[in-house]
Amino acid sequence: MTSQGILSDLSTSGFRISKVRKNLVEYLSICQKPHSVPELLNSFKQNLPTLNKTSLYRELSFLKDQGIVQEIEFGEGKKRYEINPSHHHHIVCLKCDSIEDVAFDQDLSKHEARIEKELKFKIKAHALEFFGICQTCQH
Amino acid sequence: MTSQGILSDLSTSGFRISKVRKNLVEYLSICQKPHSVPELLNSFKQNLPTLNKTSLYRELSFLKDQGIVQEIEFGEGKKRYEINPSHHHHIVCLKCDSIEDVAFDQDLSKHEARIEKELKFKIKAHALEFFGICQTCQH
DNA sequence: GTGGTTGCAAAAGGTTTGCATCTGT
DNA sequence: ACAGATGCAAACCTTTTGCAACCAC
Repeated sequence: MTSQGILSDLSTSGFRISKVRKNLVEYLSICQKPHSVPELLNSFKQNLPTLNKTSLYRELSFLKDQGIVQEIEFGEGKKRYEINPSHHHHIVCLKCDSIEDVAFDQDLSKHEARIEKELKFKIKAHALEFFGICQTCQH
Repeated sequence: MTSQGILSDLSTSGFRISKVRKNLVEYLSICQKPHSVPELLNSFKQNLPTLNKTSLYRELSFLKDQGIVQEIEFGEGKKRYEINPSHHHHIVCLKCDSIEDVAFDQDLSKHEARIEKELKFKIKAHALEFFGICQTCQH
């Protein structure tokens, strides 16, 4: 879904399209990688100079409740936010903390079905992360 | 490897077997689930009443550097520590944050080989987490 | 106009650092 | 005896909360 689609859906549902909300949805839609709040604050320095971390946390929490963004962590001691995948397949460099998406075509849904049955869990999402050393950091 | 094995290996390598180190390795070996520092502090209240969080963080960092424990996060805003798996397969309840191990017999190593080749990454570990609602929280 | 949104200050957790004291070998 | 381990206080970083001012509808 495009950022315009997300925003008009929110509007239809009766939610306001505030400046922060609009900018955040558009930014996250373009940069598909997961971003931390400190990173986002820095990225918005030009467009929204007065933007406060509190507003960012609250807006991200709102978008998460709406199912628009998802939270993910990579062992850095802070959360990252990303638009709307129901699953995550990432690879993280243990040295420089850079993150890339991983193509992982294999379907995990049959495993989800088995696990739901075995553990009586209702599964909503999954995350698969690989950890290693990226090409740059190998030298 | 048993906690005794781990400790004698450390001793052979010239590292001291301090009271905190010994207790921590033994405790983590018995309780296989990943524990947070606040949890560990609480668990050691009886055995090590003067144990400080700083010592715990430093000891966990040491054990991590030695490849004896691994760090993992579940989106709670804090890290968890666990003895020595080269991979993690967990399921997390989104409501009560309870964590269970997941049997996932499928071998991911062939995928690791492919990803190493495609992305020029040297992969060291991986984590697969499922998120959902546990049996208790469904009621 | 009104209720949701924002910014600011402060607080709350988890984690790290500096430093003096203690302890395992 | 000495290097490493420990405890304490303070600092640091991310995240949350309270409250007054603001803005989208």
